[in-house]
Amino acid sequence: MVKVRFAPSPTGYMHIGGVRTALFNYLLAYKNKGEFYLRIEDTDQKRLVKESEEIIYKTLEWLGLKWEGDVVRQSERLDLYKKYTQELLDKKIAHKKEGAVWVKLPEEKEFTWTDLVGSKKISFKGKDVDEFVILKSDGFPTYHLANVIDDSAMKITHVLRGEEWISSTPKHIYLYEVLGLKQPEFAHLPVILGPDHAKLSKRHGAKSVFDYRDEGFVKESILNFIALLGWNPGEDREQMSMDEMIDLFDIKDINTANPIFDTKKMEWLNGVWIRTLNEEKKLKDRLEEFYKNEKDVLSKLNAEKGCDLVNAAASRMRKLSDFKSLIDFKYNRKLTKEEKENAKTLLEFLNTKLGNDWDSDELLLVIKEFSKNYAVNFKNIFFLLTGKEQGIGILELNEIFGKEFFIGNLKRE
RNA sequence: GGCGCCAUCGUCUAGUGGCCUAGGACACAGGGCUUUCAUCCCUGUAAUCGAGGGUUCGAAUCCCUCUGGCGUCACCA
Repeated sequence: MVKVRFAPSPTGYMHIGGVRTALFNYLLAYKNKGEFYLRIEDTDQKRLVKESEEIIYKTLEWLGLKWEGDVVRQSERLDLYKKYTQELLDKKIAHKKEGAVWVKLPEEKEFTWTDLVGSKKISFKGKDVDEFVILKSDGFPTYHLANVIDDSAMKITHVLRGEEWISSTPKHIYLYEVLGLKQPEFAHLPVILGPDHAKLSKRHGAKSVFDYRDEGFVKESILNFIALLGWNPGEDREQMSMDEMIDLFDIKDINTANPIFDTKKMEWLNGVWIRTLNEEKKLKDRLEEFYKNEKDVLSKLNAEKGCDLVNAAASRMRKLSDFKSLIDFKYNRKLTKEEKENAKTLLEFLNTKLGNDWDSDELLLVIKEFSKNYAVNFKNIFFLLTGKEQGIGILELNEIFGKEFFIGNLKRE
């Protein structure tokens, strides 16, 4: 059975790179009907950020990446690491130096594994790998030791992690060997680069997943886009739901080159997902969640015609945050003298041509007639009627707000 | 610098010796639909497949060299 884990260290927020690693682990697990675990690697007391463990949970939950069983926290397993350290000390594999415990790889030995990403052999000579610490002087293990012991204890079968770990892998292989532990398969994902072609990292201002959420990205498009970054399902496929990704996923299809994270395509994909969500009748809920602290938006959303408003806005949104301006009908500029004249004429025209109730089909015909007779183009008419330069269609607004909405706009100062 | 990974349109990518005078998507440009804006549809611009050598009847695809990019070289992960 395939068992994988996502093992972040709680040093701050979750960025795109971290989520990508989590997602691919998740996909590998679910594709193979295996299990996906979460382990918190909190062995560095200095870099530890209190809230970040909570952020990790919240992020994974928001994205729908469910993990199996209890979270493993390394800081609670110090005895285990000390036991293995003692074993290595006894075997003279490790030695003490300056208060820490170190390990040096045999110089002439080769450490080789077949990496699942790109199905290629990677090999390091012992002499090219620096001596490293396994137990720090504060009694905490380093990543190398804790990672190997825990992956073994948790019976992890596949280690999917960032490519930045490639040069540490010989250390891990050596530890598995001397400890007599079963070595998992390794798969190293190419690191994601920023638009500046440097590794996407917190230091370089990589945004947190929650930043994207707060900008109005839906989880479906974030997941979908990240998956496309370095993985191709083998057909000309862009939009994929989680279930479809699980179905199509194959670790062999992961790319070996470093992708550049460019949000332009993600914005497009977000728009595609917003429309899909609307078809599935889920968009309104997402908007309510997104605008939970904005009373004005919420009340319009929950008004009688709220659903129609969402429908009318859906095709005009790329982000959930676009909704607000779409339904905001405050005038952004005053009418000119000429426009005022036109508005007055248009109002009279509409009143004489249309009955008490404005039927949308008739309304369109009347507007066309007005446009022709008075040589006012539709763009201007739209502005006179809605107070905006662009946005939700006149006919849609008529269905939602009725004639009073237009009359009010035509009478404005 | 040592070691390692990588290299197809601006970006994400398809492509595993002939189907490739290189396909799709985003972006961009033009057009259609709609007399707003979008959505939707169509068309176009865009890679001499990093460079140079081989191998082969034939190479984006295999080999070598170079160049470039990235990663890593912490008692961080």
